[in-house]
Amino acid sequence: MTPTIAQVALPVPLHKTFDYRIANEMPVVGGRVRVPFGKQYKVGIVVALTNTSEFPLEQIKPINVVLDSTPLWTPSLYKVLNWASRYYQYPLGDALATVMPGALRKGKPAVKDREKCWQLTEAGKEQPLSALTRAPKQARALTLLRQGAMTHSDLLEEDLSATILKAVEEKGWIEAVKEQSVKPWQQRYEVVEDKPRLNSEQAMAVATINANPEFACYLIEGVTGSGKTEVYLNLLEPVLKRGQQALILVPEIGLTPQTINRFKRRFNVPVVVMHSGLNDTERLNAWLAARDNEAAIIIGTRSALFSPCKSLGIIVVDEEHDASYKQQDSFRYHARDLAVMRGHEENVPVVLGSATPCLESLHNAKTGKYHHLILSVRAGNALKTQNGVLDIRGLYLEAGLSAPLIAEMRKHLSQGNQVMLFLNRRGYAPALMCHECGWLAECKRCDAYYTLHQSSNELRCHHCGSQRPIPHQCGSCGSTQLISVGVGTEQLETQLETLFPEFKTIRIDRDNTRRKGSLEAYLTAIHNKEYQILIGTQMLAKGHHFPDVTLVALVDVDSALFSNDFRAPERLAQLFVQVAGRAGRASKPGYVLLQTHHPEHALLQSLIHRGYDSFAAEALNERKMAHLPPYSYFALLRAESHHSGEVEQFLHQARTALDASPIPEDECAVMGPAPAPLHRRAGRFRWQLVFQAPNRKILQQRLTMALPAIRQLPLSKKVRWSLDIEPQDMS
DNA sequence: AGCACGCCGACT
DNA sequence: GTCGGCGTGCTC
Repeated sequence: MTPTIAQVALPVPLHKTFDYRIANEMPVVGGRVRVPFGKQYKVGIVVALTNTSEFPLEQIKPINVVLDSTPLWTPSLYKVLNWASRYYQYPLGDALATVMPGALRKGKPAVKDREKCWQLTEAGKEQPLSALTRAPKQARALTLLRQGAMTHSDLLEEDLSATILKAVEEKGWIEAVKEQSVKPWQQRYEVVEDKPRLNSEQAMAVATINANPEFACYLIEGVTGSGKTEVYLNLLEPVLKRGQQALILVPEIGLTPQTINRFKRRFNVPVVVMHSGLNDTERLNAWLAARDNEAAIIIGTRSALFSPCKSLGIIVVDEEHDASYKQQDSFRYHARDLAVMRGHEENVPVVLGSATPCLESLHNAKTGKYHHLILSVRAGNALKTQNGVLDIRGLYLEAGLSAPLIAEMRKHLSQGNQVMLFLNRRGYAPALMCHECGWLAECKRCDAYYTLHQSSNELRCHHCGSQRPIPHQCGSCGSTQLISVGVGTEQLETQLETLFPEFKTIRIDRDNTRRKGSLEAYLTAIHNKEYQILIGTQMLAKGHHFPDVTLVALVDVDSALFSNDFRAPERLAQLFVQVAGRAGRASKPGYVLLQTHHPEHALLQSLIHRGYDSFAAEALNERKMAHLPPYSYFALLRAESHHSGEVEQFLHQARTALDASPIPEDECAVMGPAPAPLHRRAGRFRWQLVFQAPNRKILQQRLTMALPAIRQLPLSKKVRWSLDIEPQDMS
C-alpha cells in the first residue's frame, strides 16, 4: 500500500516527530521536506512513511515541498546519526539539522550547481569582428570567447551584462552549455611524490592495517617525529587505488596548510577541506563532492565526520586525544567515538593516531578492542629531549620564576638559543587584593575574582567576559594599597623584560592573537629569531615546531596536579609531551623543566622518568580504583537560572524522577544536586546532577527512562538546562 | 525554538 | 482609553 503519511523530524528542541500528509510527490526516508509548522514553514527530515497517525487525520497538514528525491545520508551514516541522537539525548530533528550544511538546512537543492557557461557557435566563430564596430560589447564577448568557453559569472566580471549575452545568443553566435563534468578522479590516481622509505615500525603498522580492508579499530601511538602522517599516506594508497575515499579528521588547530598540502601533493586526486571558516556555498560544495565521490580525500574538523561518502574506504582521526573532538554545546557528540561507530557501520578501518593517546583509547587498546600499533623510532633529525623537575619549595619566586630556572634560562639565551615558557593563565594576575584588609575584587555576576589585565588597564572576568576599570581604592576599607595576587602571562612578560633586557620577549595567548593572521605573523617572527623568550598559554604548544628553542619550562604544574577535574593530570601529561616535541633539533637537543612544589608526586615522577606510557598506566590504575572513566561512564545534568532555589528544586525533582526508574541504584549512581564548580556565572546560579554508570548501555537506559518525566517537570521550562553525556570537563 | 494569546503598568 | 511587558502553551 502506498504510504499517505510522512513522519518528519523538525529542527525544534522537541523529542518527537510530526506527521504530514503526502501530497503530490512521494518523499523518501532520510530526505528533506518543507512543511508548514504553526505559522511558519520549516525544513525537516522524513524519518518514516506510514498510513496511520496518532494525530487526528483532519488536522494533518500536507507536505509543502519534497526537497530531496534521495536520502541525504548513506544508510550506515543515517544509522549512526540516529544512534547519536539517542545516545547524546539530543532531539533527532535538531541533531540532523546541525550536521547538515547550512545551505541544505535552508532548503537549497542538494545538487552540485553546475554553472552556466557560454561558448561560441560555428556561426560565432566565423562572424568577423570588424562588422561589429557599432556593438563594442558584443565584439568583446566574442573576442573573449574565442579563447574558449567561459562561465556566466566570469563574463559578468568582464563588465558584460546578461542582456548583452542574451542579445549575442539571439544572433546565434554563442550558446549556453552546462559546465562539462570532469573525468572521475579514479582515472587519474597516481602516487606523485617519491615516497620516503618506511622504517620497520611504520611498515609493520601499514602492513597490519592494509591487510584488512574491513572494520577494525587501530590506535597508532607514535612519538613526535615518528612519521604518523607518512603512515596515514601509506594507508590511503590502497584505498584510493580501489577508488574509495578517505575521511581524515584533524583537531581545530591542526588544519594547517602544511598538513593539507602533504595529502594534496602525494596523490593526483581531489582533496576537499571542511572547517568552520567555510561559507555556506563552499561548505555545501565540499559536502556534495564527498557525497558524490568527486572528492577522494576529505580532511576536516569534527563536523566533517558527518559528510556522507559514496564509497568510503578508511577513517583517520589524527591527534585523537584532542579535546576539540567533543562538541561543548548543543549537540554534545564526540567525533572520535562516532568515527569508530561509523567505521563499524560502514565496515571500514578506523585509525586513531596520537603521540599521547587519551586514557580511554589506551584502555581500549589494552583490552583488545583496538589494535595497538606503536611507533617509537624518531625519524632522521628528531632527538629525544631531556627532562628535569625543579623543586621550588621554599624558593623565592620572581613573578613565578625560581632562581634556578632564571639561571638555566640565562645559560640557554647566552648560547644564542630561544627559551619557551608555558603558563596557562592569561592576564597580569588572577586577582587584585587590598593590602590593608584582604578584600578581593570580585565579579558582580560570577563567583570568581577579576583577572587583572594591565595592558588594557582593566579588570576582566574570564567567566562572563565583563570588564571594569582598575579601582584605585579598596571596595571595602577604602585603602589605596591594592596589590596583585598570583602570576599571569602578562606579568611574566613584564618581569622577563626587566630580567633580560638584552633579549626580546614575545607573549602568545588569546589576548594578543585575536586579530586574524596575528598568530602566524608572530610564529614567523619567532622562526626568524626576532624573539628569544617566548611566553604562552597552551595555544603555543599546538601545531608548531621551534628548532631553536632549547629550553622549555612549565612554570606552574601544581594546579593541574591538584585540580578537582580528574582529567587535569592527563592533560598536563599530554601538554608536557607535546611541548617537548616542539623544541630542539638533532644538533640542539631540547631541555624541558617543570616547576613544582610536589616533585615527589607519583604521576609526575612516572611521567618524567618513565614517559607517557608509564604515566598513563598509573593514571589508569588510579582511575580504576576511583571508578572513573574509562572504568565508568558519566553524564552531567546541569541547570542554571537567576533563582538559585528554582534550579536546586528542579534538580531535586529530576533526581526523584530518576530514582523512580526501575534500574537499581547500585548500577547507576546519581550524585547531587550539588552547586556547580562555578556556582554563579553571568548572574545565573548553576547546579548539577552527576550520573555514573558501569557502562554506556546502563547510562543510556537510565537516562532514556527518566528524561520524559524530567522534561515534563514544570520547572524544566523555567530553568535553562542541558545534559552532557561523557562530559570532557566537569568544571 | 518561534510565535501566538493573554493579562497588568506608563503613555498619547 | 491604548502600547507593550514577558508568562504560558502549542506546533502534525
